[in-house]
Amino acid sequence: MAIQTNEENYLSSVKNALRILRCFSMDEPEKKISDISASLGLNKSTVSRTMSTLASEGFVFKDPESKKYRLGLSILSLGGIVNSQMDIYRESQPVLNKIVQELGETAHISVLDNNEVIYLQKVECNHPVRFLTHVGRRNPLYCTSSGKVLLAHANEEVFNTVLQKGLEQHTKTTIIKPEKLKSHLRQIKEQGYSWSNEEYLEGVNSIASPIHDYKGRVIAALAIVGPKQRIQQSKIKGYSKRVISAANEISSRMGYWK
Amino acid sequence: MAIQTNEENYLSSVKNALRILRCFSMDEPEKKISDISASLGLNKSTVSRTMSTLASEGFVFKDPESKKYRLGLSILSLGGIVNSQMDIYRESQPVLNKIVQELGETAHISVLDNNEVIYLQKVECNHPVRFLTHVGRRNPLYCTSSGKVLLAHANEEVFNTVLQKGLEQHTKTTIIKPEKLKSHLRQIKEQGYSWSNEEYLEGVNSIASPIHDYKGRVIAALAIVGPKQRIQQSKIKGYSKRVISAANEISSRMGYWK
DNA sequence: CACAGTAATTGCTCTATATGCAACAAGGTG
DNA sequence: CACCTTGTTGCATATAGAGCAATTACTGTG
Repeated sequence: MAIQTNEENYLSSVKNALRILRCFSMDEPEKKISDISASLGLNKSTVSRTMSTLASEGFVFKDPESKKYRLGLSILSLGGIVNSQMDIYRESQPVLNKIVQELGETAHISVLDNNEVIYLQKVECNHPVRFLTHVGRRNPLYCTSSGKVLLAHANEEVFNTVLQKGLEQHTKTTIIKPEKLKSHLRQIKEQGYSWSNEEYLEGVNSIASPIHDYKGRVIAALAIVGPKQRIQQSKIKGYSKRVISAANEISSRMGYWK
Repeated sequence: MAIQTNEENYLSSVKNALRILRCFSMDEPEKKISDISASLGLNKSTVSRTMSTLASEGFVFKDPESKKYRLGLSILSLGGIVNSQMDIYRESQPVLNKIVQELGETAHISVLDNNEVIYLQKVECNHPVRFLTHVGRRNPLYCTSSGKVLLAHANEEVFNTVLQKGLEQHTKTTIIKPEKLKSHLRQIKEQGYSWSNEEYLEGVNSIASPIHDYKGRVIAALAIVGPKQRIQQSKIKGYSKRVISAANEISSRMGYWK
């Protein structure tokens, strides 16, 4: 039984379980039964029973210290499968390693999913400033370098959806005028790379370039991220060349003939 | 209703969903409804409806090409959260990068879970021979270098469980005699590293060393893996020193004072 | 181009089962 | 030691999930 019933013909208890899993986040990685119950509007006992089922399959576990639940290692296992299934993943690792070594900045690969960028893979540099992104993280399309590259090459529909959801002014430099964004994207498409000038997070710059598959479609983006002190305006030109060539290398490994 | 009913008071439809997710593997990353139905002994319609629920939350998706289901990006997102929650993950990345660069071999971090080794993190080398392990993969404890290190430092109970489940002869060199394994583990504990001499996979050698937390407990292992041609007996000594020092570095980052 | 043949989806029925409530147990805290 | 918060469990009920079978959607082949 349920009050939050059939929006579709989905299995409600399964849907509950999945919503429970998804309510864990980077900011709230551990939760109590009652937290979840409150935040999802589910009965405590429902959550309790769902959690024990999830725990029985290793999808969550109770941290013995904090006595709260955390996501379990079964998810990690599945995540590994997801990754290894993506061709880009396989092909990009050595290229990422190389560029990180050369430029000394963190690099990652991302794709477009559900009108957001999602980071598939990341190779960190050894600098202390890190952890701005993580594998699986989702960011907006219109104010990150990866996002803008992907958006620039996506179809009109995606662009419209993004506008519809609204452009939020994350920082002073975030582009929130649709016309301006449109022409900016056109430029990105022409020049073959994009850079984010603290458009999403203060003090964080990034440069991205598209990765093509064998059919020439843009399927992913390679980006480097770092503090604005290191990725300065004056260095954009040089860095972008390197980012483009790395992205091209992956593209050609993916069977793309320019 | 269900024939595969209440072994406990778990939610059966949720359990089904999780079993469905877990039936995807590295070897079988995409599946049809009927495959799953057959392999799990669930009714086709049950699987169908469960799958659409899973799809609605992004846990699976239908590959437009093959028309089969694959694990979805929601799982990747959750996987990222799992990782970032583990202190080891954070601390080990730069150390792994360094050792991979130096030795030119793939390195990874693993922990003990449910009487198996599970690989948390991996930095690949640029050699063509790769993909023997992947993040989230589970391997036996008694015949991998990481596994043996973890087993050597685990409590008696784990050891007994492993024996109970049986030691399988994966290769010619797999140690399957309990007494021999026991003394071998004791030696590993003394010398501070272990090496697997093709004990799990033909042609694959590895060297591992334990990582300690701030309380001195062994919580993980660092290992390098590679083909036997490169990780030869004669090099074990030198390599193991490097593996030990890298593992120690992570340990000290974790707050361990030797 | 139609016709097997396989696979997935959906309507329907019925009973098992997931849910909410409330009582209970288990810690934690003042 | 009593009080509060939090998680688990028994129970009754309504409901949602399972199975079956028919339908629809695809694939490939003669």
